[in-house]
Amino acid sequence: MSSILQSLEEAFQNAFSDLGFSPDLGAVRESDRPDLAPFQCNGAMAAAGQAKKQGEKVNPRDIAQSVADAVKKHDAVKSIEIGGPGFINIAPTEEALSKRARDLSGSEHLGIEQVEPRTIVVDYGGANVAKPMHVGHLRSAVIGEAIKRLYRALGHKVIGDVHMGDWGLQMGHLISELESEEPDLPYFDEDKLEDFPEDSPVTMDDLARLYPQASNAAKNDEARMERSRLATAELQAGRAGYMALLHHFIDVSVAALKVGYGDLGVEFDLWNGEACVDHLIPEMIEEFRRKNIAEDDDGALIIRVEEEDETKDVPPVMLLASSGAVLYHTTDLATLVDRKNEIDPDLIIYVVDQRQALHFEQVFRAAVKAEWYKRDQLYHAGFGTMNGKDGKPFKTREGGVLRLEDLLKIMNEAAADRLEESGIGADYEASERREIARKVGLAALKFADLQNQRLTNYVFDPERFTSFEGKTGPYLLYAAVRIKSILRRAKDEDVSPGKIKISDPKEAQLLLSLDAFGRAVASSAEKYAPHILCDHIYRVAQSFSRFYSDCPILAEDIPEEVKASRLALAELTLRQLEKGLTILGIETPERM
RNA sequence: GUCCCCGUAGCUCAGUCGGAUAGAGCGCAGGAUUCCUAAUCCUGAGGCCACUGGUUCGAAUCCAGUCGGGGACGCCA
Repeated sequence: MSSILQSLEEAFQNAFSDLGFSPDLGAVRESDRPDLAPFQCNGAMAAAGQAKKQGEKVNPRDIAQSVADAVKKHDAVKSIEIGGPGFINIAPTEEALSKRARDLSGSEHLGIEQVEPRTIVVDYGGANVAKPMHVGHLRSAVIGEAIKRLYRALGHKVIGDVHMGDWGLQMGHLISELESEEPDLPYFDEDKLEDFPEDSPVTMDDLARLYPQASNAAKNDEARMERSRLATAELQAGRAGYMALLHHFIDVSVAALKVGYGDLGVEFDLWNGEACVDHLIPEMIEEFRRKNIAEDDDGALIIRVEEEDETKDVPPVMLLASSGAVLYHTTDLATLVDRKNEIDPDLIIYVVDQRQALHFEQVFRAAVKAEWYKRDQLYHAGFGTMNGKDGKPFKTREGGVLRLEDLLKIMNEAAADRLEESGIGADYEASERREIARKVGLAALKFADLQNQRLTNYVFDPERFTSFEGKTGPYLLYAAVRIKSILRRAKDEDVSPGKIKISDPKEAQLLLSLDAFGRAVASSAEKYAPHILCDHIYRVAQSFSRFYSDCPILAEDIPEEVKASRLALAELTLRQLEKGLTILGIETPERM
């Protein structure tokens, strides 16, 4: 089942090919001039350019005319006209639109073309043990979740891994700080090797307090820093009490993180962290040495990854610090080994802050050098920071970071207020109102984040985030909810969806929007760019709203077959909207 | 110093493997509700696409340079 655009494109490619040109020139796209026709093909100008290079002088309009003549008889073509220097404008027939609508209606995937499945790991979330989630964690979670679902929608096997930061100096900070406060805990007895208490000596709140306390103290106190370093080294050397503590820290943190990510509607298949791959490090280092990839340098063990003829400086990968400690590069590489062993993925996508681009470039090069992966199996999908109005990373008025749960609360309350204003939810149960407010608030938050191109830093403006009009998550939900309402009413009135027949221009416009779903999903995934799908869903919602105001469905004077057709079109729209929203990680309420 | 990202309407952002008249939302000015949810729809005003030069029939888009903003650059993660 191919889209209208695809079937037109096929005809154009054949036409160009038959004229002796490259079939690529037959690319059809949505028109820049929708006032002229919905689709256009610009290949004639390029073809004339090609011919000119070979010494032939041809008028692009003549080529366009030949192509148009060849394509004219295609049964999806209603009109075909040549404009300007050789643009070919194409309008499809109502029959083609109607048929496409019925095809989409009957298809499980709603136009998303299923592909040869690959195994893909999406590494996102990246929360740290012992640190509460804040707005800085939002983008990775929201974008990563969308990318994961995008690839699943295409038919791939996708594994989401939270990849927690739970290894390294931060653990040394926590251990030594806890020792300062409670030196008598059994974990600090060097001779004790087993039988540590099962219950954690600390809560999440304790951890959230201990970490900044230690980190600040160490900043200005070299001796304090040395204690953290020592604790880190001993932990990594496997000291029993410290390992037991580490597992408490991780358990306590994971429980809290599961709640936090759950509130965001983000789910991971793997809750692995850096500590999980620690045991692979000695052998990995041995392999690097054996392959003559790693070398000693100034007491540290490094891998040089700069390439010849490179203008930029790429510093080496640091495998071991001169203290012998394991670093960020090391655990990331060990994670790559682990994934190779356990999953053997075709592709790994890292959804991590763009500021870490160089880090990933280094790690990827080392992994390629070791011949574990090909370069195109590893991709860093970086993203820009969420800034305040001053252009600096967002801070609260007090200057601190905004906790994620507080942000969610703000969104929730704004949505609840809006619901109350509208007066619509007055007769709903309190629990349903709460649930609606939750979904609307979360939709606003996620859509506001996802609709930006990944790499741009964007301004987080609480006022704009909590306005629910225009190009926002709630606008999309509103369109979906209106359809649900119509469907409920149609059921009451015993009207059933029937055969779709496109006749009104607004119906045609809506169908043309729906036709583009498969393309939007594919290119969104290919470019790791959820904002492309956001744009598509928004256009569908917009087309539906126009259709809604122009084309009554259940009004008395509407003929039965038109009712049935429009109802089916509305239902199809709802299915696509909900599918798209689900991919973006947005839930739709029944009413709002 | 080297490298990366960004600069488009008053504001927030799309558009960048070259195509016709550069789009959207907010805001602003006006209009639509005897009719399926007005969190909606319609109309309008608003642009040296940072700047300079180049390539091209054609440049917001490609190339070179300049300016401005953000960021990264061996023992934190």
